[in-house]
Amino acid sequence: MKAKLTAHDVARLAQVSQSAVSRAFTPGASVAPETRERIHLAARQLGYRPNAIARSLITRRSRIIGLVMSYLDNQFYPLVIERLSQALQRDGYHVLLFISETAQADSVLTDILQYQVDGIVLASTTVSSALANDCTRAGIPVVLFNRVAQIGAMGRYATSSVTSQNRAGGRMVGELLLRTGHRRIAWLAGEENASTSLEREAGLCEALAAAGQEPCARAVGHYDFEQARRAVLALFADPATRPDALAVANDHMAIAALETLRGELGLRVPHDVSVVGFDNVPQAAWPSFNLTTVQQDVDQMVDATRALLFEHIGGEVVPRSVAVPCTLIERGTVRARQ
Amino acid sequence: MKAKLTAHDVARLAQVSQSAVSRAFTPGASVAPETRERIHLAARQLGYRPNAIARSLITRRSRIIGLVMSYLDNQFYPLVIERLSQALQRDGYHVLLFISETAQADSVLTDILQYQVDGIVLASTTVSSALANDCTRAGIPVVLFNRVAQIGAMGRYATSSVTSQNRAGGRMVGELLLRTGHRRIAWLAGEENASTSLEREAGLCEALAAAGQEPCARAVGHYDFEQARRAVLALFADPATRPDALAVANDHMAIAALETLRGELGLRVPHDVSVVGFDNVPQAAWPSFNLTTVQQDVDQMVDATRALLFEHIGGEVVPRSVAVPCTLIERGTVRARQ
DNA sequence: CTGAAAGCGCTTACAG
DNA sequence: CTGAAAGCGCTTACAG
Repeated sequence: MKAKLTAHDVARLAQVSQSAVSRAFTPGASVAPETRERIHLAARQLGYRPNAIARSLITRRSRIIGLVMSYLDNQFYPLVIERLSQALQRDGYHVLLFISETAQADSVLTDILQYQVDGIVLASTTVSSALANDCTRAGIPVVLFNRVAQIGAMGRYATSSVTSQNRAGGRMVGELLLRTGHRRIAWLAGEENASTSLEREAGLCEALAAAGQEPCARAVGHYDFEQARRAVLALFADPATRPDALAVANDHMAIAALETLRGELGLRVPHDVSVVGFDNVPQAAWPSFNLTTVQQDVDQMVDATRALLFEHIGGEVVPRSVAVPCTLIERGTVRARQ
Repeated sequence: MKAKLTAHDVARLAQVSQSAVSRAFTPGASVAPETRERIHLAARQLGYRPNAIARSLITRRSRIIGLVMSYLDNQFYPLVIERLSQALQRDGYHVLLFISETAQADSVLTDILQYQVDGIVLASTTVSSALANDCTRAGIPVVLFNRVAQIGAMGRYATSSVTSQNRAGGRMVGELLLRTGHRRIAWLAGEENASTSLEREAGLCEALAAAGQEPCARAVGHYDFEQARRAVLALFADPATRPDALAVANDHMAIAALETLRGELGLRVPHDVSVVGFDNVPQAAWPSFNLTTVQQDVDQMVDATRALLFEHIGGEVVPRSVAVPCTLIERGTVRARQ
């Protein structure tokens, strides 16, 4: 392994000062065009590239964004990683990825802060709001993705967030199910205290209430395939009280529900039960599922996230929450009015 | 945003030198236990955390690993991201994620090198081998994940890699299909020049050759759902020459094949055609697919990757390739001998 | 437009 | 065990 090249080496070859080399690699710095050319030539000859670490130290900007996620089973999150990291790359930023189980939230925080990231995106339903508060307190911009800040009793640090209009989405689901004549609508929740799940449920209930109804049953699937399966089994255990529609907090669990309903309970979807998901992950469109769902607009959510991030990096301190519209995607898992 | 805290601030409060503060945060450095205690106390009071950027600059170790991926549609890759980043976190490393379309491979390289990553994992079938060579030449350790170095004519830089025993896996598929009495076996390839796809195909052909057979047809799906669909349509266009088994380069395309065969061609799997995939992604186990496939052992692959990475970071320069055993997972998409 | 110089926040020989 | 000092590789006023 050869010794590391520095700006000095280039300066020597190009017969300029080290400062000039630095300027030649700083967009907008004042260098004579021909000097810059000569320096770039020398750099290319040597294979020199500025050291981003040293630059970060002095500019106090790392151009790194920390992205915290918990689990990637749900295909919605790989999608987010993909779009967000590509967008951020175009902006000249990079993403440092942290996959954290709930437990290690604190060590994750310490890590992130040590790396002097310019901002953090928290796209993990399970990471505590305390984590977000700590970062805000440490002066580093945080934006919550696909969840909303808990307005806790003690630490009243609000945090910026971007979500879909989950309540409106939930309402769409309720209205669709009502419109198609369903009378016994059950709700399969994600996590009991996840804002996303809660909001969607609230929207559903709102729509039902407007028609003088309410969900006939409710279970919790913890955003997990296997736990969703068991929740469905419980919900449909008694044929006498069987729901005629199941609204699910996300597609990942909706697909688990579909599999369980058809494969284990021998029910036909949508003939015997209708199922609606939320997210519109790629698999929802696969013919085997053909899942009616509410689409979250990932690109718009990513754009909003970047905007918020840059706003805060630029010095804005008051948090802002943006909720992106979502769209009902009608496919084949809801029966038509009979 | 408050001014950044430094070791000096802590030193002042704890009444020691800045060097002592540094030592208190360096495992194994020589500090009196009570001094260390006092310093940690002061640090906690102030909310001080060492600046990893400054540390990296002087130690010339960033403890960052660059992870380069291309697309995450295939659920195998989110799995890899998850396992690899968690393992690396436990090792005290962090991952800087680069999602690159084929085209931008060069800009990715420049970016990565500027960030002084300690190593790079290239888990992207589409990134050119030239990229890997450039890194190796720049003196930064690279390990290829799920692919193997092209031994090019010009730049003869070999690169370390970890893969499954793809050829053996391909052979398992061939033997299974032969054993169950299939006579017209078609191959659906991934990318024409992807080592992974090529090796699996070679294994399949080897098994068939041992029985005096060869694949009856072949098509390319480019690891893409839609292109796999079209390839299947072409492969099964003529009922007279219809294959009785389809071996597919990965599960992602195998599921596309299943959907197309059943949904569009009205064929029953495995009654009319058998299908075998490769990877054992989570969806392969879903009841709707119940896909017979070859499992790649992600955990073992991740462990091998770490081992190789640390070996090279530690100074080892001769590249090494490790191939992890894979396992046939028999489920429901291959008909039993009739 | 260009160079000399200070400094970003650490680690690490070197003395004591 | 501890402190003073040099230095990691840059950026950026400040003069000229």
